[in-house]
Amino acid sequence: MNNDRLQEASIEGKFERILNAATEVFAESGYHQCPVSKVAQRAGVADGTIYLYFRSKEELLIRLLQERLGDFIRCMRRELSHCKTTEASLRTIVRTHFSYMEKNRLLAMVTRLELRQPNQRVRLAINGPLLDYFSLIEEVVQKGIERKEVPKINLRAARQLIFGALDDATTDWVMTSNPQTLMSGVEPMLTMFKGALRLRKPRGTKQIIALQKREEDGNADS
Amino acid sequence: MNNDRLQEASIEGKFERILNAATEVFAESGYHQCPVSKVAQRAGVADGTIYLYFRSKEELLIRLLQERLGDFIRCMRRELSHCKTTEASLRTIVRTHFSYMEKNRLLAMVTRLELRQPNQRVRLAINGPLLDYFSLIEEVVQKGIERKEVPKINLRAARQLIFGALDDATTDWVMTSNPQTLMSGVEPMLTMFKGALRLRKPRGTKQIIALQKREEDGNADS
Amino acid sequence: MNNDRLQEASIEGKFERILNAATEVFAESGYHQCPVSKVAQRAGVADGTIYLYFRSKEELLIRLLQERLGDFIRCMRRELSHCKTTEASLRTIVRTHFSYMEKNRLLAMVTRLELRQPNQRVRLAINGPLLDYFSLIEEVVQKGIERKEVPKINLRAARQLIFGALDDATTDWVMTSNPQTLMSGVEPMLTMFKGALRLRKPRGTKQIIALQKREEDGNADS
Amino acid sequence: MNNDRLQEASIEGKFERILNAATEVFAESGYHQCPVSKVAQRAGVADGTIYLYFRSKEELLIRLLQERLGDFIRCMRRELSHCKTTEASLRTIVRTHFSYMEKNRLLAMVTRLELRQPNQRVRLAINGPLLDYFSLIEEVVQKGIERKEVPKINLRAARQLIFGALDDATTDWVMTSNPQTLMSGVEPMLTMFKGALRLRKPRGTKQIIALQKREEDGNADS
DNA sequence: TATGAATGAGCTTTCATTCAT
DNA sequence: TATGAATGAAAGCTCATTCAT
Repeated sequence: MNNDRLQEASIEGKFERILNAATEVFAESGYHQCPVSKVAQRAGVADGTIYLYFRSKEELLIRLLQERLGDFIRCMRRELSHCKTTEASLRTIVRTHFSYMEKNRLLAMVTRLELRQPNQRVRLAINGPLLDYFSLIEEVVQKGIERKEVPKINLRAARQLIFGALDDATTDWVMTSNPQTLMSGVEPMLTMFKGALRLRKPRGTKQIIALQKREEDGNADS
Repeated sequence: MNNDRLQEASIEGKFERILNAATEVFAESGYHQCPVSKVAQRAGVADGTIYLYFRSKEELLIRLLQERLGDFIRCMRRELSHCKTTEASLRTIVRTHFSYMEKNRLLAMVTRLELRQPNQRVRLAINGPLLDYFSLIEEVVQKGIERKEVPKINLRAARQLIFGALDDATTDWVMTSNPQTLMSGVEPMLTMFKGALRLRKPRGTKQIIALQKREEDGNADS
Repeated sequence: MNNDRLQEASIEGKFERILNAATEVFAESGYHQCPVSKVAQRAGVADGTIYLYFRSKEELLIRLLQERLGDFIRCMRRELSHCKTTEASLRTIVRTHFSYMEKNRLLAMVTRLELRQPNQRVRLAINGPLLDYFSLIEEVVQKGIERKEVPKINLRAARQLIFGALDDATTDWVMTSNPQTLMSGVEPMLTMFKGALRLRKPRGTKQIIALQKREEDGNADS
Repeated sequence: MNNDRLQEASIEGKFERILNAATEVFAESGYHQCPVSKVAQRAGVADGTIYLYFRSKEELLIRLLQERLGDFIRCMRRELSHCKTTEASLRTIVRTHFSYMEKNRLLAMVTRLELRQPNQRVRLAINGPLLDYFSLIEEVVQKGIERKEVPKINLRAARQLIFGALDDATTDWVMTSNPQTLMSGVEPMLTMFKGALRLRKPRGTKQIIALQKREEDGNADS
């Protein structure tokens, strides 16, 4: 009867409470090391209660990842919808990825661990949101190619580079418990992405060429 | 009682045999899903025998990762020692990473899963080889900067980009069971790396052009 | 929330509804395999409601058996009260046993399973009706002996034979899901019972022959 | 560590020890009421050891019934093979059934409880031995008919009568904890069986014809 | 009365590890 | 060294029962 926690958390529904508790304890010690009873304790509910909301421990993990990743992808898509240029889109991807993970450190930890689940069912269940994210990235590159801002390149390789880099940067940040500096990596990462994609400014006026020049100068030494 | 395996494998020491068996079965279903008895069976030894060579299941995982990653890093270092230019080094990193993983698909699968171990002890133990690899990458970039082939950029971000991209490409390849095409991704990836690092040819015109040419020939069939 | 069932059944009291539901689900999968919640669902009531009518799951089983067996024995006693001769009584026992079980297949299934409860309390509780039935059978035999229709034999053994045979025939019928043929076994069984008891016609010639004829007519369509 | 029991029992193999322990505790409180740990304790082994010999608790029950019933049926068949007449066969059935159950009171208790398992898998698994027993009984009756010792009667009904009566007598004996008197019921039961089957002596001497005549008079008008 | 979410004791089963041989 | 039967702690999960509404 953890009364403190009961009090503090009972405004949320049990479902959310269990999901949050699971995020915490899975982040701490990993899905496999963590008995259901620990999740229950953290959530301030009885062991059996978890099974009123989730069919099994595995389903708890799946729902956790689906809910959280789904939210992340929705957020990412919303932000991207405002972007007019490929550069803006890339910046949004990097910025949103980093800021979201920074705000949801526990989620970052869980995904880092559990996205690589060997378990078939878990992997299939996460594939949806993950492939959505991959599509989002590839679309940005594809549009860049259509707009002639980016030369024709291998979409999949580009996506691997972008996602891999963001993921590894997040992993680094999570592991080194460097608790405020993910966002500071936005510009360096963005600059490298632009270089990797050989991004050029969309055709148009001289203005833009000038602007482009300035930008390159500005980024060159960051 | 697997006599075939016993015969076929008994030239190697028990130690190696167990390590190989563990690589196989951990790759198939993951460290946690895999009972020690399955490793023993695959290795053609008794369950108890494993504990003559490894203190615990965890130590088996640690040694496995240390040995295999160590070998990989040694191999990478050896290859890199021949490279004169940053481009050659980058090409060597991509090519060696991909070819090594392609030749050691099981290792690729195990690392993919277990490099993200939440377990403190395991993580500490594999940090060594992993940081070695990171250093190797960062050195290449650092030298590029010193040689003015690469503008001054954030070393850590560059390393995250390179390692993250290679790792994610490998993950993709492992997951999609696309069994022969990792190496085909070398050039697209390399091109993007060069763009990301804004790699420019080393100063000195003819000499260097000649040198560069030679290197490219040398790497083409390695 | 099974509205159909709620409507259809709400004329009966909750008590009867729960008892009927329990008969159904216990018959399907047995008392132990069957959670209380399944009874509740079938009865169209909440889990908790069951505990307003029955102290425990065990008491539910006890009451179920007591009520149903009680009704069966009352029915049997009523039918027997009309019988003048031992043969008529035996025929009534076989016919009533089979026809009652045929009409209450679910009850037959439950008793088949749960009459053998190892649980002390349950057994004591159902002993009442069961012993009543045994007495009924033994009385018929005893009267036969008194009337000289039956030689002096061991009452208990006779009862075991009669009850055991009827019970096993019913079990057979229940198990083989042969849904209409229990009644067809009346005459063969009766013939054997008469042989086993060495039943002979009561003394008194004409009178009795007439009486006997009437009885047979009376039973023929019952 | 129950050393007494360990000592006393360790001559037998673990398999037999577990089977015996299971027979005891299942007899006491029934399969469902009885945790595996109780079987283990009684057998003087660890809980986990049971799973080295049996895949599951259910398989333990199945094997138990199969082994024990199988032995009983083999014993019955052996005894029957010496019988020349139907009467001898019937007497052997009754005597063997009673004496075997009397010597294996625990088995009698377990079968009484668990032969009526609602569980599909268990039932299917027991069906083999049980149907064997039924066949044995029906064969005896069939041969009696062929030898003209028994009039043409319904085989199945005869078998239900014989098995049902023996089973119920055994149940009675088990329940009333009347620990020495099962065998005393052999003759009364046999007499009834002979009557039920209208058994007549095999053709032969006058004596027998006379005897047979008397018997027929008794039964003739039933 | 009636509800059904919540409880938590208790179950079956797994498996890393030990140790007598 | 090598074995593998035995261990027993610990896990996931079920479900009879309670109680605030």
